[in-house]
Amino acid sequence: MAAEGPAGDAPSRSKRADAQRNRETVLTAAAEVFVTDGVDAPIRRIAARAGVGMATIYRHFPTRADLVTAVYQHQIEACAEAGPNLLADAGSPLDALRRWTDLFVDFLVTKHGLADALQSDSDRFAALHAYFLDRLLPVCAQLLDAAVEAGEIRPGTQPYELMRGIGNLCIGRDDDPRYDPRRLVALLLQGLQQPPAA
Amino acid sequence: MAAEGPAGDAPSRSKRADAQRNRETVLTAAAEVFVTDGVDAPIRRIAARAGVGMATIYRHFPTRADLVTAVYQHQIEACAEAGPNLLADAGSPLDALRRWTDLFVDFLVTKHGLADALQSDSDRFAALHAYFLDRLLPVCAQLLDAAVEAGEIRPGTQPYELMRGIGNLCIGRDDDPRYDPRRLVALLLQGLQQPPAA
DNA sequence: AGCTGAAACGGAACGCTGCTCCATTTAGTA
DNA sequence: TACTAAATGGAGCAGCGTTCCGTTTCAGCT
Repeated sequence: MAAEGPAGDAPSRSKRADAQRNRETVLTAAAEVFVTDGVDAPIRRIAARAGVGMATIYRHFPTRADLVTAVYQHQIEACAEAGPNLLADAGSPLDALRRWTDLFVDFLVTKHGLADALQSDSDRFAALHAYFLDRLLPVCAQLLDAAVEAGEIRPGTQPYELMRGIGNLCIGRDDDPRYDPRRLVALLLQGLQQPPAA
Repeated sequence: MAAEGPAGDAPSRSKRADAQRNRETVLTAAAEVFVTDGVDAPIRRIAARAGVGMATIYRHFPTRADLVTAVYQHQIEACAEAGPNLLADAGSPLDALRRWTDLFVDFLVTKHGLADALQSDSDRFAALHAYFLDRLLPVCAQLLDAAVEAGEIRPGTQPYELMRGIGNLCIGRDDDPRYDPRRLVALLLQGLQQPPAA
């Protein structure tokens, strides 16, 4: 699937300059609309904001997942690159894992509806899910392995399961003072420190 | 809000027998459709299945949440009643809490899209969320308190946060062999056993 | 510069859904 | 049986995703 990078990865592919410009215009508009209306915002609204027709958006980004991916690509990338750095800088692998999950959670909760989209029942966002996995799963696995290696957490936890668990905990309205995803993610990591249950 | 029970609680309120019958017919049809199409199934489809008009459904169940609530009411009730029983029967409060969350998770994962709906970004399901909370939060709080009292888990965890965390972990496609909500919920409960982090 | 083929475009159009409104039917009663 | 109000059904409206096609615009060539 990601033979040459995710959708929207190759802006140099197109011949015409207007197409390039429109692609950027759409990305900017989408980013703005996502902030206020979430990643589920109507395509019409994004098109209106960008001053283009809907078909233009569909041509550049065949699925909504492609658009969302393109908008957040840089931040996903930054999160991926932060993994090895944290492993080098932090006091211990577990500490690095904690800080990395903090970054990941921060990213998810500040993007309205992104976590929801990632685990969406429908597969409208399948490509987005896939991109997150492609990019972040190896990082998470590396951190997890390092922490196991150091004897800080028990072995046996699958990176996919942990990542999806963290993602799931970030789902929902982010303005509820009674619920802080960070606390529960911290609890989850605490659980990893326990020796295997009898 | 729940002055005299949740929506659809008082089947004896109506005068006419045909209305009673239709209410049951709709509930049966909805239950069937929910199994195959999830709780987001189009009202039209449920109406067609029940052999009634859409307005009939909307009159009996003003919001989708009311319909879903009515369909699952008995099972929610059973889950609520199981709490005190487990506390009496199980070996320890923590054991009771574990078994109860198992029941809760089983309930959620076997109802297609129910967990998703509970934390839905939109508030189409606000009433459902409220009903779950009204009915199950006290039970969860009781189990949690008992476990704290027994010194089996650390204090400070809010029942709401725990319940929502568990609910969140149950969100998403239930046919993915790589992800088992039960394992992550178990991890969360493990985390509760740890002494407070330094 | 002017021409031309193709790429890119915009928005109308279609299908599906949630929800409402109202003319019609029907149950219970006098 | 006739009456009245509850109950009904489905047409109708609005919003959204997605496609389709006539039109516009670009880039290279003469």
